[in-house]
Amino acid sequence: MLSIYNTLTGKNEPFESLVPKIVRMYACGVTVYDYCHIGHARSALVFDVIRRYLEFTGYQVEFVKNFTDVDDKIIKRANERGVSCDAITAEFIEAYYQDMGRLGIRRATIEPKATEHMAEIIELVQTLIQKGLAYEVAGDVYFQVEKYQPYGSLSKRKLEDLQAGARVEVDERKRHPMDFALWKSSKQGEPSWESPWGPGRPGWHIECSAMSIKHLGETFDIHGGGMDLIFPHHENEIAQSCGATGKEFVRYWIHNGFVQVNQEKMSKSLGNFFAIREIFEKSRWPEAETGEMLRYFLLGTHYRSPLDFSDHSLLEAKNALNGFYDLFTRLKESEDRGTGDKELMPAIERCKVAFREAMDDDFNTSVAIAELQRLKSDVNKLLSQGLSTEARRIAREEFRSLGNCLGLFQLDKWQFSQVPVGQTADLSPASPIIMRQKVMMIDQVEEADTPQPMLSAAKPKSEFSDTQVQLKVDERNEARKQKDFKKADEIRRFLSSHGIVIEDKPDGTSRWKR
RNA sequence: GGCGCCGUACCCAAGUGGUUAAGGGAGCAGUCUGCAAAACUGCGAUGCAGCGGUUCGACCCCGCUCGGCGCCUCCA
Repeated sequence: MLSIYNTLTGKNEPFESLVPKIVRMYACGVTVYDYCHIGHARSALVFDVIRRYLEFTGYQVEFVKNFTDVDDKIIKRANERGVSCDAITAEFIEAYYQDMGRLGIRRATIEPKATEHMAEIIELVQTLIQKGLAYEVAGDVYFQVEKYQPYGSLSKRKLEDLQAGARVEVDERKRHPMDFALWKSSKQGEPSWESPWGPGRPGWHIECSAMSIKHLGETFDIHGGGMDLIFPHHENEIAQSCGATGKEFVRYWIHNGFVQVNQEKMSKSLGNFFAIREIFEKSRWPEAETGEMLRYFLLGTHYRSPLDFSDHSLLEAKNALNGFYDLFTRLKESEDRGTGDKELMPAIERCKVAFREAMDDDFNTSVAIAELQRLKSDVNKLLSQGLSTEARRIAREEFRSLGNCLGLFQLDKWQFSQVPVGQTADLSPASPIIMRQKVMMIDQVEEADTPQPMLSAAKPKSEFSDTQVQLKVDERNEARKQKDFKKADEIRRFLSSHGIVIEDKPDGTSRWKR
């Protein structure tokens, strides 16, 4: 039985969907005005995994993830560049798909945009005004927090406490300092839509209420996002939605922890973030492998805990994955004793049960991965006893199937280097995966940071083609056959210096990897 | 000022009021190997920031202290 930690109640609760066999979930997406960083990746990944696991356990999942495509930051960016807001949002939605695609994050069932839901938004605002929960001031509409009694229940805050800590100057036109905008009248040159209050655009929070209600209904199962959205975003969503419908809005609120750098939250304002694309571009490994390394790293920690991003953690993820893919490689090789066969299924069963138990416990991916490690170890032992072709196929399939919940183990071949065909090898120095401590987004001014190579321990990238390597390997095995071990070792050393590792098999042939 | 989180071995990281405190990475030793690599085996916290308290018993509950962080403003 799946249980989920609910931010609203602060407790683990058994999960029961509103409609049997169907889960309706909504995740707050991104404001599309810049490239995504790993923090965005974590959030997207957490909900991707939740969705995958729910499907794995037999639910049909209706998953909505929005794009915020009308916003101050978008307008600002468009003005800076002298282009339309549409051009900005189109560019960064495209970039979003590219970045998230490289991480193996599946698209949601529905990915609505705020600009395409103006009618629903306006209608919702009207309802709130009619119900006396919102008021208009000169073309702006505000939600009146004092009129919504449970306000603060998600973030566990009292209105008085919020006021006391308010760091922002108060708009005198508001009836209460914490009242927030549902509709903003537009200034010159800003995108605007006709409304009963004149031309304007929606406030940030209202779009999610409008879109989630439209696509998932007035009450749905799961809603989530990063922890920083708890207040004010989700608090306000609850006020708007429950205020308008009079019904329960969301049954389980899920919030993921932050990605940090050097123990600090990674954020735009601190300038200490890593853009997803920069990591891919600077990675010495191929895209698919890099994506899997990132996933493994991000899922190695429970989703509600903070986790520190560094080259070192990425390298650890890679080393851990090596173990799995080394096994998968051996599972593909022929060798047909079936001595260990009868013990395989019990081992797999044990793993399946433990894996589900872990995931059922508030999506404990960390433990789930540990269980896969245990199975890896079990299968390794059985393999040395001998597994039949069929048994090896079953074992590989099991890793693929359980791994699919986490988006891991789907690659056929795990390799560490791209192979530019026809290039000659030279001993170019290792290029670090991440060149700079800080990655500048396009709106950041370059700072004179000392470049800090972060992956110095990695091996140099190989520049041989597969065929070139195979020729060398064949040559070495010929030498071994002749007992010319001096030559054989020379070849091994040569390839090793180019990041290629040879593993001799008992039958006199060798496998190699980069 | 208000609300809240975290501190587990060299590193990452689970976890439970009471069997030997998961798992991974790195390291060391051994088996295997022509040599390696991989795999396998063994080694590694008598202790879970510190100090008190509750309890028959706490790393897990409570309090205090130290250290780190987050939200209260756009933020995944």
